[in-house]
Amino acid sequence: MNIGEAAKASGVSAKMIRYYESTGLIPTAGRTGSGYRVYSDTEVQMLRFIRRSRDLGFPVEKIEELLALWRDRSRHSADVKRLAQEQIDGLERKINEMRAMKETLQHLADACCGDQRPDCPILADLGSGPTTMNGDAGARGRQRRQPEPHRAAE
Amino acid sequence: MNIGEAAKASGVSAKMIRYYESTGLIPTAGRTGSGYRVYSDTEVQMLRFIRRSRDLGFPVEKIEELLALWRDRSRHSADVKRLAQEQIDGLERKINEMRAMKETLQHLADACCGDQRPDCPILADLGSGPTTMNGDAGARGRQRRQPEPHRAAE
DNA sequence: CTTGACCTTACCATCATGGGAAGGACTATC
DNA sequence: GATAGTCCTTCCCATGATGGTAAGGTCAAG
Repeated sequence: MNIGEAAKASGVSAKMIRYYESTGLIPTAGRTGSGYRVYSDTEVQMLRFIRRSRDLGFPVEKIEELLALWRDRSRHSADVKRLAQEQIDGLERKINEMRAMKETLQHLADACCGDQRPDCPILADLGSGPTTMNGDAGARGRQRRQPEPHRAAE
Repeated sequence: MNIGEAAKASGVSAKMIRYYESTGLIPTAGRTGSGYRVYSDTEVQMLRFIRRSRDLGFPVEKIEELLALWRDRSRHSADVKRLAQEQIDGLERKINEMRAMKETLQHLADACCGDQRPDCPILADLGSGPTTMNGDAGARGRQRRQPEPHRAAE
């Protein structure tokens, strides 16, 4: 099977198949006399595995681990489950971040009348301090650098 | 104010301030005789605007539009609201994608006993076809390609 | 004058993916 | 056998926003 056919069969683009090979995620494919890459069913199955893992959001780095477990017939399913759980947790974290953004924006947008007038709480918020904070604006003073005796946080 | 102070005051790293300048998101800063960039309160305020917009997930491209509206005293708040709504919708879309991934993974992980045995529904799922597809594998024969009577594109 | 903190530019890396160019390989058709 | 068309090959570039590093100039204080 040529790379194009393997791509169609696996859902991974030819470009990415070559890339995965170059990074060592998949072993170097066999070649015909003229240099064309050749793929077997087994290799296509591995590509499908990769594709599916990507669809679930796994970074290639993690897919490397998943593939290793996949091939390892004496694996512990606990290791697989751990990887999955980490991925779930990562997704959860990102979802929460985005939900927070969305909610903030939603509040702002709800408060914006959205007509021809220029007054806009969205811009007002963006233009104000971080998180509608204190009037600390006065602190960004004129002089260049205070001695700054100690600075724990940042 | 030096770039380092502007960075601290705005929450945007010096690196990013230079980057934003290079891409034209912000105007070229003034310079001292020796070439140091100088920032006024107004410019720091703009940087804070950018920072806050980034925190809400706006891509720099959209921030350009937001900044333009911010500066335009005859803007229509409807335009701002539209940008915000687009951002909300984009966030919503990504959240849904990730939620779908997470749920799929959660189902798989729930079905995985996670012990020392190798049997694992997670790997089983990843290793199977895309949503348990056809056994089309037989089609990848030796011949290169069917006539494929017509294909407009490309 | 030395030290150290700061600034400058310029380049490289990320992460996964696509685009394109230049050229070889293969198949079908004339 | 020549030609056309589609495939393959490698190599380079771009993305988006950010960080890192290196080599060198500047500034303030000791």
